[in-house]
Amino acid sequence: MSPAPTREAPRRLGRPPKAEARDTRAELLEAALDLFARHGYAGTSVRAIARAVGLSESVIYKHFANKQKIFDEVLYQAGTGLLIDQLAVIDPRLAATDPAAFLRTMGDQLLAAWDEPRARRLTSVLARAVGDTHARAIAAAGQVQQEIARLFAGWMEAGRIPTGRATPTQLAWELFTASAFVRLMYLHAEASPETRRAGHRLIRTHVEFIIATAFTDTD
Amino acid sequence: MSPAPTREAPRRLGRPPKAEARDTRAELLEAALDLFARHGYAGTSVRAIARAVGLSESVIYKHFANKQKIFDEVLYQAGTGLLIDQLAVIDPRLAATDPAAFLRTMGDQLLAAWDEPRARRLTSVLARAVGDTHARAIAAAGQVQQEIARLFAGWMEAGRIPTGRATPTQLAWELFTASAFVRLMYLHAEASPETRRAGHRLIRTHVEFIIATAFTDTD
DNA sequence: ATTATCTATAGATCTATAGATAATGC
DNA sequence: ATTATCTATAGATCTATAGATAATGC
Repeated sequence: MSPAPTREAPRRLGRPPKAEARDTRAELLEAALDLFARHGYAGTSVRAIARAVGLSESVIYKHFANKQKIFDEVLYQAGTGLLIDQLAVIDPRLAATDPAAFLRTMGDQLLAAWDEPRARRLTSVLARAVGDTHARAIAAAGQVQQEIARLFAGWMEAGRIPTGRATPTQLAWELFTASAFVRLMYLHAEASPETRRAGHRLIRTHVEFIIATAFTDTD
Repeated sequence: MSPAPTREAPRRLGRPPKAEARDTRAELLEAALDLFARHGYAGTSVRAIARAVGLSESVIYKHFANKQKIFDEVLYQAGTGLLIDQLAVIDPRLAATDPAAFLRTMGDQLLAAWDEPRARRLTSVLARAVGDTHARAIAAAGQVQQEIARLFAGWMEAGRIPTGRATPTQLAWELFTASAFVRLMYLHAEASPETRRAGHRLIRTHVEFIIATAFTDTD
């Protein structure tokens, strides 16, 4: 439940002995992620972050130049990676033998990844930062869509999908965009279990819709 | 550009004469909308709102019980209305005679409404409030989708759309969700003209995709 | 008398720094 | 000597209230 293992409150003076050493920097970042997700940048004080890991405020400035630098690092984690890796994990042979199954698996993998508590906190941070960050978020999304578009293009070349219906780019965009919206609205840090279940249902149904749309005339 | 007609800075003591009277409450709300959109709730101070309309801070508390009440009112404006009204404006005869044209017109109307500077500020406020507000936003979206689903259902009954492809509910969801995502990412308060143009293009293409998907086998 | 503004201010909180303290690693 | 923590504090800023001032509307 708690973002970082909350330490005991006041500690004695001086550098702590080795036996008590922890990765303070990482703990601060985890606590910051949790608080930024819940209260946004301005709503999270340096004080609150320090308190969450049971340290005094001043220690923050040993690890980060200032508050903004903490946020930058949290946001960096939220903005990139995560998704492309997810694509690489799925058995590529499936893409050749059974495109529909591949898409379903991809949807399930995304759901699983996005539904992790940590991923949901990142989602909240991203959502709150829309505006400041849209450029970065859109760029990251574009990469993912290109990957998916390549898949559709491959299936079209192999004659597994009719070419007339929609371009590979369009299909990839349709698949991705609705999923991303569900992520923002249903899979954020504070989403209730029912909300999250609703999100899962929506993404699964959406993937089926795209499959039906793209593959009609073929199967 | 400026959210409210910025008044001259320090004014003389006492109640202003009638000739100088303005709708201070409304001006405060407009300034608050602008600032909340750009900096979020915690990032916007009562002081900043008052300064934006050229009044002293204490006057705020004559018009609102506290800061939260200002935000509540701004959010209330952002959360409801706007969309359903938009649907009612389009010539209903078009829905019967030319469903595809109706959908295109609806898309254009939404774009026009969402692209207004004030609507874009509301979008930013909504986006930042995701989490706090998702329940309200999702409920409002559900209403709109029901309206659209009714349209698709009508067209199916009239034999203008094949029934096998997707349920009216699903089609409405697909049409709406991707549009809403574009709104959040491309049509917010700080979006550049190029970003907004990209958003327009995406929504138009998306509407065509839905039309092609839903109407295939008919035309 | 009521209303809409102002000035002044209390009290809380926030970011960041200075300087002390004690363990580590050379 | 360096590192990781602490206490104490400066200075800014924030929300909200108290009380003065002057116009309005009865």
